[in-house]
Amino acid sequence: MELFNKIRQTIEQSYPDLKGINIDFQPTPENQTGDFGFPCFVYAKVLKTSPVNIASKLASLSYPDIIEETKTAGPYLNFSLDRNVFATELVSEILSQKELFGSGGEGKGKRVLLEHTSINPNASPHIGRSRNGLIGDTLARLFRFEGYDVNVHYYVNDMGKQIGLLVMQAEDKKDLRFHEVLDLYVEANQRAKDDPDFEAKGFDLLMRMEHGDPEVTKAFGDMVNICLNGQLEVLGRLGLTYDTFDRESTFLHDARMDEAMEVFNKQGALFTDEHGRKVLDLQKLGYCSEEGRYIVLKRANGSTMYMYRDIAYTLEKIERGGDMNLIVLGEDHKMYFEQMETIIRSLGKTPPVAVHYSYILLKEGKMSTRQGNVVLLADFLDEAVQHARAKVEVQWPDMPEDERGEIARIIGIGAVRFAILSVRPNRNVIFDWETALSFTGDSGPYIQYSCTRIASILRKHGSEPETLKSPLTLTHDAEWGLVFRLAAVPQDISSSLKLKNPGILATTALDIARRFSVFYNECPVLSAENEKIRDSRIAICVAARQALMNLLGLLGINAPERM
RNA sequence: GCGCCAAUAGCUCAGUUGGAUAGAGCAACUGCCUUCUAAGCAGUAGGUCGCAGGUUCGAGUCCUGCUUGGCGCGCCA
Repeated sequence: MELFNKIRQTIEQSYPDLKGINIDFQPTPENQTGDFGFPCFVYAKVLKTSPVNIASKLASLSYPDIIEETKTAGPYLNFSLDRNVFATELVSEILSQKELFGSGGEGKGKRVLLEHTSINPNASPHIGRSRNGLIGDTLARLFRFEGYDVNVHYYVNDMGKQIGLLVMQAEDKKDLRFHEVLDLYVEANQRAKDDPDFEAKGFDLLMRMEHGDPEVTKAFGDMVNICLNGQLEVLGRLGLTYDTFDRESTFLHDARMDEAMEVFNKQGALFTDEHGRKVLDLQKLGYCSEEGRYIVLKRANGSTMYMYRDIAYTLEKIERGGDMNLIVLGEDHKMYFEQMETIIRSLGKTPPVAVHYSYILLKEGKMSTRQGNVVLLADFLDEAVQHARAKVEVQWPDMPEDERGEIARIIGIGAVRFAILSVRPNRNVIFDWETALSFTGDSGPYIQYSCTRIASILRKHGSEPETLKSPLTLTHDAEWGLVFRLAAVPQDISSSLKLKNPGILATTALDIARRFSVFYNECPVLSAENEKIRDSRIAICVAARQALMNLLGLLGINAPERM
């Protein structure tokens, strides 16, 4: 904030020794006077005097006009703002910046390549798989919001053992449908476990695919298309979109890998083991840990392992260039990615930056496809939308069916996205139906509801201001509580991007929605005591809605006009 | 066994570089709809921030050890 910089300048002019020391501005607690302040402990260290002494000295400096009063509370220095001036400046800023409010524009002219989701084409995705896509999608929205040119990549694992097994299991099926694949997948895995011949046949199929057998290639391709299209449809319902699809099979025979294998060889890192496999000793490439030291790149039959193709793909992504190369991966891929980093560095390149996230767990324990205790994303979405529909029907009995359906869809999707995104990526999400389908309290619908209430006020008012015609007049703490919170939004968005934590957006949006609710209950807008106060409140409503819409947009959540 | 991540109210989670009395929601209890949508608001109750040490003027936040949970550890992807 400009204001904070001005305060810093004022202090540094009188005390040059304090230059470059970061001040921790924070809102003052309820029992103290003032709007915000900071502790003087760090200054005390530099100036070698007590923080209480410094606070009182700094209090007597002359600050910008917008600061009405300074007051010390022991080692803390607090500032009181001219609330009307502050609110007028902030709200008019929001009204003019509109959908860009909150953006620092730091990414202008920069390119980002972001890979996310990239699930195996097999069955309908369960909710655990969606966390990758949701985090990735939100990061993509964040980067775009900050001005970056973002290209979202999806790596289609269109080959590998699991496709081979699926192809065999589906051999005598005609017109296979996507929803049937889950059962086939479970069956195929069970059969491979029980019958080594079946599994061996799978690897054989894989090898023929690698050697370009047209029949096998077609069978793989057909199966992958059924799965991929089915998965993308479900992911699309959640609002996930991709710019570029890269197919693993196109990295089978890659000139870059011939070069890479030569580099590994020269560094003495590549050897053939007693089974005839091509193995990479990562320790020779600078990998420190003993676990994960060896990695098989090629099977004895000459077919390649996943890592082999992924190295080629990663090199491809690096060659495409950009100022940032990101990938969202589950915590199960942490070691794998460390290995990848070592390999890419040994080839003289900079590896992508990985964003890891933890698993979604069920209250009863882990999800397991085999044991059948999975929550499919499609089911979760159906359930959430259904739940929302029931509420909309009660609320709007006379509304046309398709409009109600659309509102229910927006609310259901919003609830799902919010529930998963609001948890810090490095923590497990504990999923239970009751909490996930709760549309009260800390939830997506609660935020949407605030937007709806604002929309309703503005609808009844008949118009909404494009710009401020006159300065705001605040008469109530609830107005100020809301307005002052809006001022921190740009900082919150920037933190969310820097820490690659979408949860900060969720917390910010909730906080604003809560403050709006307080304001809504305590400050009548349309029936305010006079026109001046009414216009101020209208402006605050417009600004609050803008901030909420921008935050929801980053979270990939829409807000209906009514709900 | 080894490595990485986590542990905050009965439950689900915030707590962004260490700072003022640790915050929400759900569940429980009490109020508030002839007044802009009650998917809401106000209030009560609920905490040795896993345990034990340490660093610091100050620790939920940093360090060490332990406990519990998640994830991983060579022909799966």
